[in-house]
Amino acid sequence: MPNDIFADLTWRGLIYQATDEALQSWLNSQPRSLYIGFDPTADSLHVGSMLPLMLLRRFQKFGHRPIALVGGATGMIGDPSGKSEERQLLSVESLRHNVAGIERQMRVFLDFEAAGNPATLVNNFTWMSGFSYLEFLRDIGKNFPVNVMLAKDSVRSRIERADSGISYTEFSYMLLQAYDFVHLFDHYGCELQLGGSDQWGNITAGIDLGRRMRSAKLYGITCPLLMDSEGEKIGKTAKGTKVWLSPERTSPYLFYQYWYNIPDADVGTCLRYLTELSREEIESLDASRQQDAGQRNSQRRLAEELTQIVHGAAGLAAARRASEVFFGGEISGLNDSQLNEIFPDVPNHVLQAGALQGDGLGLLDALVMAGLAGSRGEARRLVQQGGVYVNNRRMTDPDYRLTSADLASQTVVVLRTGKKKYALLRLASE
RNA sequence: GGGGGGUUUCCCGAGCGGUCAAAGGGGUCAGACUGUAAAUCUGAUGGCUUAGCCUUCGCAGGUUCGAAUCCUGCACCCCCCA
Repeated sequence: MPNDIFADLTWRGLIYQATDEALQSWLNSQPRSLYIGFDPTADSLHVGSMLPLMLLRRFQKFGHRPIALVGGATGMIGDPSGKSEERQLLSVESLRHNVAGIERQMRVFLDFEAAGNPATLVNNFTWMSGFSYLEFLRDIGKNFPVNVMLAKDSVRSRIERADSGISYTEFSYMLLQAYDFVHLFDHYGCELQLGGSDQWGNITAGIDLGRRMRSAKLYGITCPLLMDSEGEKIGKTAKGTKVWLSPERTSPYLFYQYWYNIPDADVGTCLRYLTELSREEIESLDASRQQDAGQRNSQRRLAEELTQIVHGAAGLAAARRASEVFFGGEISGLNDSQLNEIFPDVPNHVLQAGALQGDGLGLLDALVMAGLAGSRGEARRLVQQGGVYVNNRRMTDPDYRLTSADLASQTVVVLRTGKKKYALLRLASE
């Protein structure tokens, strides 16, 4: 039923540059194979990779054949695009580890069993590693005029700067990526490459190479980079840590919260770029946001959609339950297993079995043990300033002693400082 | 090689021999407001058994009743002249 992928991408604002006027009709005339490359710089993808992943997913839903290329070979070299400095090379071993982790996550976004147009996953190490240096120079390098290479933004910006420069290795990067495209054309009939706007130079290099070596007509599209209204890349928390797709690195709760807290100015872009919501729904969210931004329907919808895709229904449910408790009232009437599920990634400290008996445990000491305060003095200040909560109930007495009456469940006391910094005290069983 | 300046609590930076745990700014933390926002405002920001005590001002000594402030030596940094 859906057929015009190009029109869909256009209204979402996902077309930044395209190599050919006729791309729209070319795409609509029959299913095509297309690819996007991913850098294996870590063993998990992060939020920054969601945009290209969703692009592949969109193409697949519109009946095309997506190919996800993991750069096991190119990752060894380092793409100079968008980088101001020479990159640190990754070891072969860590690359292999990273590629494996990334492959696993791709399966969440793409359907590799789809009848007719299954997604394909390739690793350019499988064909690149076989090349000899001489072969590569004769067959591939011969087709690259250095003056053209020097004119590419990614290279020029590095050469023109007196303080950076570029190594021969990184300079050669575009040859590898260009050859990937030709290889995929040969083996998978792939005629279209997509990428972020910083990939334009690499994509056109591949198109040129395809023409020279195979007389093929190849296509390229770039999409905008996912930036916030301040011009910063989206996908980092206030603390500057990346938001990852793997639940081990970023829990579903934190992932959900990240999107829930996207500023009004950016949420519309995120909905268009990252979700599969229909145009009607997104525009009605725009309207509701204009009317009453405080409702945050857009943010909620965004967080739900993305958490659902990345962490599944169970992950979304857990994130929502946790959010309700974290930002709700007093915590009571829960049992241990419920609390464990709600606070999976909250640090916890185990108390000795009898710690809450008799006189109990001083609140200040408890805060220090739990890691919520660096010293008793700091803990005291927090309490005096009204920033300490036990089971979400504010405590104002620095001399308060926790006893078994303060347990939120069988064995757990929930401590909190500030708005949302939690820690658990867990009573050891005998 | 010669001359001069510097090293302060997370960062920058002020600091008369006593009244300096050390101005001010930034950052951070907490509170109020709010939409789990932005902006704004308020408070806190070495440790402790917290109206008191203890340990900090490059390092090691010394002078003094008393030193971040004076003297000596050491380490590192910067500038000027060769």
